[in-house]
Amino acid sequence: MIADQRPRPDPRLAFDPRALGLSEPGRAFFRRGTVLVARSLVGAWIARRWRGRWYGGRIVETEAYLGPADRAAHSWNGRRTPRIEPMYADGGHLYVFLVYGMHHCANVVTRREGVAEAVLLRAAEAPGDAPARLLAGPGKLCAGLGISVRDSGLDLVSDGPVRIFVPRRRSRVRIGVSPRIGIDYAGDAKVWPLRFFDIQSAAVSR
DNA sequence: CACATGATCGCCT
DNA sequence: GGCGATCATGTGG
Repeated sequence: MIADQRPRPDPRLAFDPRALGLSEPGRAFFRRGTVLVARSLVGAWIARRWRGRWYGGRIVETEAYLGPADRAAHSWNGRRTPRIEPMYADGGHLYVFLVYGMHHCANVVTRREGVAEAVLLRAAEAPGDAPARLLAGPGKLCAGLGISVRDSGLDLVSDGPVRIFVPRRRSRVRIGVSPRIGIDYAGDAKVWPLRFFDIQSAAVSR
């Protein structure tokens, strides 16, 4: 018997993608423009498979990070280090980093291999009877699902343990736009309108 | 409700 | 050696 190498997700996040009419987008979905992907991911689902079951939530808040010209992005000024390396992967990969020594942040990599842009997943709505704000915040989203830096670099498109699902029918989500959170150091980029959120959701940070 | 603070550590300078 | 794409808790108005 081999022990699980990764933490158990919060059991209240269990859900069934098929029952909800969700499907998986292909590589092309993630290779599109980063702002478009960020908007498209509002209303999509982030999910993790653990012991054959799916755990996750409906994404309600995202931020686009635009690469070398974006002072708020880790890839600003062409920076390329082992930690950041997954940002340079092909669209549809996962980039996870640690902030403040204790919280993890999950990002969906966009564009093509070599172009270091990504979408930060800031908040999701927990399914079913789970507390609405269980995944409200990037750190809480990762904690709830049990996602950590060990998952950085995973391919979201192939048959892996972390995946993205989208509604088959285009959802009618009213999307709000604002500057990004927590990047006061980013100069002119700090006011860029790159945060997208579901206006109706109670899980969006305020 | 609006701040202010502490926790905690890998990464880059 | 400084600091951050955060969060929970505490204080005071």
